[in-house]
Amino acid sequence: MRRDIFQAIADPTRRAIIALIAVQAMTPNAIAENFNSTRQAVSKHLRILTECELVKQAHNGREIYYSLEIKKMKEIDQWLEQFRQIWETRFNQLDHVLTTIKKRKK
Amino acid sequence: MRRDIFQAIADPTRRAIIALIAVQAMTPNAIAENFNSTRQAVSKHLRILTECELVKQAHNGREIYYSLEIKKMKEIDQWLEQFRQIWETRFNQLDHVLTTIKKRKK
DNA sequence: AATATATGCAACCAAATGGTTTCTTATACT
DNA sequence: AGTATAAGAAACCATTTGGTTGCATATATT
Repeated sequence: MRRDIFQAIADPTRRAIIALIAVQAMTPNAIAENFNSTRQAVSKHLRILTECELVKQAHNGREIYYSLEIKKMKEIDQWLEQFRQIWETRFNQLDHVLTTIKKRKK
Repeated sequence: MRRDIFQAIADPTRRAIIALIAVQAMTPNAIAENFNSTRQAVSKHLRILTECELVKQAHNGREIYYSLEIKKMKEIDQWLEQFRQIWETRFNQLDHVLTTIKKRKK
């Protein structure tokens, strides 16, 4: 049961849910209306998203509004940071590194 | 067999592989030395990464150097773009939206 | 009080995942 | 030519995943 953000966003339905509630908090029923699967399936996705804290709940009577925990989304952004350095500064230099290795071996 | 970037980066070992070859192109054997699992396991990860074009190969004799396809990594960055707008401009407004809904229902 | 609605939880199931072991192929070394 | 090494492919296996159906619980509505 590895429950981290990366595993959470791996599923396309979950990414769609995230995109939905990013705009505005929604109840499980309202979210489920946007998909072909059952409410329970969506509920399970919400549970996974909640477990990794990508989503927060707000109870209102018998309804539960789910909304995105934007802070957590930033963690993906932070992970990308290390590669951003590469694609901004080095660009095609990876090929150079490769060429260097090849020459050294010959 | 959904083979997209998000599913590819879901696995921690694959993220580690990505981080490794981002710095410099490496052969499967060299990569496998950094992990506890067998070379074949790493090889399977490389296949998945190759299938979703996150990684490219460079053959050199019997060796195959794997390196990161930085362009593909940008796709994750692009997906984050929609949320970046939210966390930069709106910030705590999601809670406001929620409150609004609550009030409207009461 | 009785019924309807919103939600979560548990049991179950087929398919996918991550790993292993074994085998084959191709290139390098002696 | 014969052996060693690099790597991929296939078969197999336990576990996880995403989904379903059915049931329980709590809050609204009448």
